[in-house]
Amino acid sequence: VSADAGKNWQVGELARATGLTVRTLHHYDKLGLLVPSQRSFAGYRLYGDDEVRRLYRIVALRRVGLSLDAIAALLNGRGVDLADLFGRQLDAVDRQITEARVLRRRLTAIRDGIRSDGEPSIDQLIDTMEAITMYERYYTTDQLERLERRREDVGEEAIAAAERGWAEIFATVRGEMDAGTDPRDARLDSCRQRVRGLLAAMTGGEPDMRASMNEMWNNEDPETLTRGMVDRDLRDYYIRMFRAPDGECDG
Amino acid sequence: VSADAGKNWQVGELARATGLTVRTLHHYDKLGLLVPSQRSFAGYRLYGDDEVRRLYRIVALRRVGLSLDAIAALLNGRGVDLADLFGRQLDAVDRQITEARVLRRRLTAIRDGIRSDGEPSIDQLIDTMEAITMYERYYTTDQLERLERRREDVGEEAIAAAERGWAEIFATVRGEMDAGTDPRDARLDSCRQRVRGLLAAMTGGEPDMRASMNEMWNNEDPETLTRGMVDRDLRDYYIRMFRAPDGECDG
DNA sequence: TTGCTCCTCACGTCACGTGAGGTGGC
DNA sequence: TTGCTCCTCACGTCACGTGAGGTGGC
Repeated sequence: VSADAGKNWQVGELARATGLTVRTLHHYDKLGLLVPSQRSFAGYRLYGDDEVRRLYRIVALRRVGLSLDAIAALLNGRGVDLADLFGRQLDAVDRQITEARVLRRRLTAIRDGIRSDGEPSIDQLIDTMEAITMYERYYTTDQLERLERRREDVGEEAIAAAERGWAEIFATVRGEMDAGTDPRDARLDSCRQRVRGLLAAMTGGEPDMRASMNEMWNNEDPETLTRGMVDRDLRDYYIRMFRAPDGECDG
Repeated sequence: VSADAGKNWQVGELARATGLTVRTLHHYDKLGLLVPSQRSFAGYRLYGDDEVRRLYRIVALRRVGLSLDAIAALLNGRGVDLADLFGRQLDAVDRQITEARVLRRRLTAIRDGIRSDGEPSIDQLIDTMEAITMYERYYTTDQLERLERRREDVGEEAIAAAERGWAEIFATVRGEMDAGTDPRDARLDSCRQRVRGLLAAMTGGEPDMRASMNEMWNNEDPETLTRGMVDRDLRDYYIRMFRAPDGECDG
């Protein structure tokens, strides 16, 4: 480039040299962002060294996501506060990342939902999305990401095994409930043990996760939560299984 | 909502109920995505229960970033492969996140550059951006993120101290070079020690980082790298400081 | 008659991509 | 004359926002 000092560049040459398209250079010309200093007799754009340098700056500034407007303001020397400009740009990118991560989490949840259904349908998809919305009411974004990571670490097998575990537990509990067993009866001790184990595996023993999960479990319709496996009677019985005689709850 | 079964909704009502704008509903109507089943005598759009349900689905699917086109294809029951659709959507979001993180890293580097300059100017900004481009040639994205995190953990003070450290070292080395000292001389042992300490602090002792740094140091113009502090003579002398007599280099 | 809700255009956004139709030789 | 480079419109993108100007009573 410096060897060609003094040369005039045609659009095509300049486009090839910078990896831009001719159309892009036309666009910058029309915007007034990069106007060639000369035209040939036939009207061809001729760019001088100054414009080439300016173009390299434009390209550099584009690489941090600045708008052409902002770039023009910077290069035209209007008093732009650099710290302020880049600070706001950084904030904007941070917001983008946050938003994209929310989308990503929802999408992985859907993917997992599609996988676990035999024949995925739109109705099931909508159910999954409603479940996602519900989870987002009780868990923070951070907690949801931790849940997702845990699912990935644990693997599909273990998740399926855990679901079978819950099914077994609720079947047993329902049997005892129907038989009229007192929910605090020692016969349910082994169930309580298994529940504690599964919960620990799901929440990683983190108390804030436990709290969010309990909130959801207490407020939402259990049939929705468990795909019909647990009704309100069973849910209430289950809660009493973990309630100490003084009314405390440690489930 | 279910209490209002059978009701016809005007756009305004529906907009308020869903948090959308009237314009959005007009837009969906024009696209054919959500067409009200009736019009009043005066031409008012009247939405029935089916359309309301459809709208809730549209809103749900929008929440994972699907285009209105994709949503229409899904809801109109054209045979869309759900796993494929959401797989591609996930890939797209992943690419977005990756790209945004690259931008973010560049922006933090610029922010740090602006902070360390007394009066930031556009020229200094462009210098910083060129430095960023140079680093991106030698380090992987992952390495650059690790460098950035290290900078954050270490703090501005320590970075400034490290820079002063390098300045002192190079001043000393230049003195010995000018005095004709052999680069392997034991007088330079304390310098070598300090260099090893600073390098360990910068790279965290990770060998891949060391390799990338050496590549850059060996190939790029040292004056650019050190803002004029080190010229080629001094760089070569410095390299010989760490080269064993058999030609190996452990710097 | 006055509000209020609704209606249909239609331009603008952001940074170009993609032709169409034509001239001229940096 | 044939290519090749260049030129100037001008529409399209994506999901609406924002008026303008007007009618009608879900």
